[in-house]
Amino acid sequence: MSTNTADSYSISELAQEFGITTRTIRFYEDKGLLTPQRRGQTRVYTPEDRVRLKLILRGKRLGFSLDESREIIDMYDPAHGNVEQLNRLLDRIDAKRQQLRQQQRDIEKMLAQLDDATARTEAALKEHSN
Amino acid sequence: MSTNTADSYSISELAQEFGITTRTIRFYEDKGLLTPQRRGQTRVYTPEDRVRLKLILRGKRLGFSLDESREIIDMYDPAHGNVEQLNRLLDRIDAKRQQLRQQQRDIEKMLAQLDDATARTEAALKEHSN
DNA sequence: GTTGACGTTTACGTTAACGTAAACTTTAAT
DNA sequence: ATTAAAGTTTACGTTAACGTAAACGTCAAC
Repeated sequence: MSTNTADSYSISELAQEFGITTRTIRFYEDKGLLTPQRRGQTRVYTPEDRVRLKLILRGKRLGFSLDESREIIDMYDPAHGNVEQLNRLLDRIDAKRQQLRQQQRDIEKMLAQLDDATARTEAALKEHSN
Repeated sequence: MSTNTADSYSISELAQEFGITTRTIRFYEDKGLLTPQRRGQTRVYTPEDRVRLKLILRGKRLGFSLDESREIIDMYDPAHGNVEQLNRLLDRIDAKRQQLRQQQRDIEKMLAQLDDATARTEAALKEHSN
């Protein structure tokens, strides 16, 4: 467990903090989403690893696949060389933006729908008090 | 195909309109999300069926499972009898609202991240013009 | 020195959401 | 009549994202 110096985490610390299993974290590593260091055989996670994990889980809440989350995370680091690649990156970023905007609209509509459902249900409840 | 009187649709009409396969539509029926009528052996979809399909796909874009989408769709119809059930329904509706609000926050953060990514990428591009 | 908590690898199992294909029927058009 | 297009059922296949279990190592504590 080691004293949490706040610049390294064990796998179970992260698992507990985010409410997931260690299996899940190792799975993400298998898929290349995390690449922790090793102290001997044991995985050691940096704050950057933790941030990546956070981003993965955020993507998950939005219904993204691990591949999509990986793509988004990689977008933040334009270490990709030539001009053409950078332009394609800009396009992919824009595409994701469009997708998120669509999701925003979908959420708005669904929230309105829920308001409607609440109203109807409360109406049904008032019926019962008669 | 039949003349589209706008009050009934064939399975392939719906498939084409929403960019999915007929297999998918039949699968949703298998899962109890759609219950079209039959003209002989052939499925005939009403505008209400079409709306349900639309809601399913909206849920899908938000990362919902079919079970979740079914739940949300069913929320709109409080045909459920007693007071206790109605109160539980109100709770479930509220829970969904919370979830959608969380998604809104996630989207905001991710959009900010994308803006950041765009800025960085454009900066990297300007580097190339030197 | 053994127990228990935590870590590791390897591997098979499971569920959701369809894809794909076969084998057949019905309807529309040539 | 014979295609061609669209429909049907049945059933096996596939992928993603883990769950579950076995079998083992390590190390601090009693």
